Amino acid sequence: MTDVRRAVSGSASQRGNGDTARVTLQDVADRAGVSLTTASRVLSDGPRRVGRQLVHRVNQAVDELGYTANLQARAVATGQSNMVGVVVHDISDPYFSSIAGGLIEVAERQRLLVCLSSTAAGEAGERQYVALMRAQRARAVIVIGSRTDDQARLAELRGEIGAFSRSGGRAVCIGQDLLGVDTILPENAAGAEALGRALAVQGHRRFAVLAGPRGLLTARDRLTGFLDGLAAWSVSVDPRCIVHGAFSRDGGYEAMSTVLALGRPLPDCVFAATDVMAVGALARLRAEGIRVPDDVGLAGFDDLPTLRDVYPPLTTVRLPLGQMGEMAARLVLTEPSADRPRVVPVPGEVILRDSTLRPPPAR
Amino acid sequence: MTDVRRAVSGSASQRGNGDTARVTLQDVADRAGVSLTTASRVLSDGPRRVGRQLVHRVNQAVDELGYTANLQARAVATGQSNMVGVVVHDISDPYFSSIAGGLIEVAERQRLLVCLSSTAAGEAGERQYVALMRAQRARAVIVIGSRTDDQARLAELRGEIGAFSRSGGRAVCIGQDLLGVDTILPENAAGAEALGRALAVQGHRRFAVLAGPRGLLTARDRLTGFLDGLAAWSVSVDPRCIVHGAFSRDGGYEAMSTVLALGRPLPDCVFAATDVMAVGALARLRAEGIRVPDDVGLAGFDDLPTLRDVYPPLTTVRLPLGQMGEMAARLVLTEPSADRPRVVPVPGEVILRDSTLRPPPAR
DNA sequence: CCGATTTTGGAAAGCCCTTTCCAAGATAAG
DNA sequence: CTTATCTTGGAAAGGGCTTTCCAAAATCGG
Repeated sequence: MTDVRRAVSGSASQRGNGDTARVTLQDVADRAGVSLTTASRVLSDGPRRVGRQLVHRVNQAVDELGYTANLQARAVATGQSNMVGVVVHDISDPYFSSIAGGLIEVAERQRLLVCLSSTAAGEAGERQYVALMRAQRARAVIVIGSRTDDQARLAELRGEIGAFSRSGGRAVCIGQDLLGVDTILPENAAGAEALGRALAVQGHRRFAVLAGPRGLLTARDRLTGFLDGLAAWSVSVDPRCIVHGAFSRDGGYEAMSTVLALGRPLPDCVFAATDVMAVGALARLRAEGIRVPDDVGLAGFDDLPTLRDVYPPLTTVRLPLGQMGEMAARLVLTEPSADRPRVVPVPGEVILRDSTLRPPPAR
Repeated sequence: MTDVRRAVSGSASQRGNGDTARVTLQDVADRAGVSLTTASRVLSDGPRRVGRQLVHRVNQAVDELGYTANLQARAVATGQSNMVGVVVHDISDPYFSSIAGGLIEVAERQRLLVCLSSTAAGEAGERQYVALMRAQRARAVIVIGSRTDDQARLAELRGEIGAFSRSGGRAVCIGQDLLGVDTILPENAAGAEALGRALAVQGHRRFAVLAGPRGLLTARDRLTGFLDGLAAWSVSVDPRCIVHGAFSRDGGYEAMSTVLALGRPLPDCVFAATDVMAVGALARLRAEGIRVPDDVGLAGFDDLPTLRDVYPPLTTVRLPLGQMGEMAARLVLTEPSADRPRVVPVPGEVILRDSTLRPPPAR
């Protein structure tokens, strides 16, 4: 009966050069005149050695047939996969693509297969993807991006990640340390606080904040951190000048509009929770003929490489995005510590540039 | 003997809530008191129906055990996978991440598993990845990015893609139509030509071109297209003013430096082969105190969303990046035409903005 | 109430590999 | 020339799922 199978497969591969489909290891073994076992040993070169003769014959058969091992089958047989799932909110957002870049570079060097999901924010989509990764028996999953304040969803996501871990997968997070797994933790609050202080030192006093979406913890961390930083200099912010909006160019544009609608006088300085928002705000200000930094200062957060050349150069808080991705990849590759998840804090570095330069005390 | 297996698996899952690992369909079947077959039928709900009773019992068992089907095993059994591989040159480059964004959005909606490789350009890396996808028995592979003039590598890549196709996978390309597969073809030459004409119409006469890497066909297409467009107005470009450089911010910066080193007079207008290069060039010009567009005009190509707000707004050629990704994804999902590969040309739209505004004829 | 259909459940063969476990040949030691 | 020790190749039992093929049970018309 096995013969039947051989015959079938064999004939399939003998359809000639027109059809490389479905060449199996058995075909290779037949062609080389060795047993399936031997062929397997040659290809997955384990500890057992096979005689030179046969090795050569097998390799030759492989070439002639254009055989490629079926990695899925191998994964099933060995119970190991080398797939790692990566979840980001939006891959076309430079924040995430920068992180993904570093991540993928390291992962590929380690011969990991990176699968990417770009699930418009929300723990629901993330949960689904983690579930998918569990079904794929992925080796690891890396969840990137801010958590929200939706406790129920968070619990679900944690549950799914728990199941994933229990089934033998590694989980790593880049963002708030809320998932109970190894985490690369950007210090949003501390970075924003430092920025707040720095701006206060520069002499700014009246601030507006374009704060990102309500409920998004990264937005919240940056806002409260910023306010704390200002508070250290006894500067407070008019609540009406704290405007929420999407973490996007348009979000920044609109939030800036809202601030402008508050009327004069303009704030001394506007803090946008991300560089991307800052760029939107900048566009809005320009449309109004308001000069930066002469009429109003503007600061962002992230220091996206793509936006380092906007004019005027943006004051911001630098996050080593690419490196954070690399770190996450490495975390996946090293053994988890037995007791508790590792948390790697990543400090942000305040970078003062022209966009917040105080106008000369002329007036 | 089957009993042995059952017993083993069973005990595994009975390790209790501490270990969800390795719950197999057999475990579910046992727990529900049905046969493996029935359990399978319930879960993969094919055409055959199972009685309400048993369906319920099985689902209950699934929940209790926290079972998730092993998709790898399923793929092996059915011979079908829903993985699609995507190869880009650099995912952190907004050009690629924009395309990937559109692509992933459509693909995920179709429940495809997207695997991404960010192989610093070069057909070699691409070939490897296509080979990997063949080994994974991926459903499709999408190769994104410019081809080079390296004939040997190209042939190898074609060969690999051929093998992939023959083994039943679909292949799609975004870039030059050189792979013999369905292709989304950005009309680089035509777009650049139109841009050249438009700039000539605006009155620019002395040009410099920051042309991207030698050997990269997209760079070449854009250059020759641009020159053709100028030629239509009998404008020619001093060969020394055609400078090659990487498709990157720094590449643009350096290329611009080279142009500046040529000494005065400055060209009327500089064409950078990509927006990203244009931004680098802009930074270089600014560093020199040269104003755009007053002292020199500057145009890019791509119209990257991320860079729409640079100042001054860049004249460029818009490519619907996101849509191109979507189209590629859809091409993967539709049946290939039997006779010859489909080629979908994507025209670029010239967008004139301030960066190439001719200074008033004041002088 | 009986033969003819239609459900519905299960045994077993496959999918394509890997990995014991065994046995036969080759080599070393005595 | 034995006996003990490696090498080296193969049969067969998995790994976790799908699916064909059968048979038992349930439904139906007359």
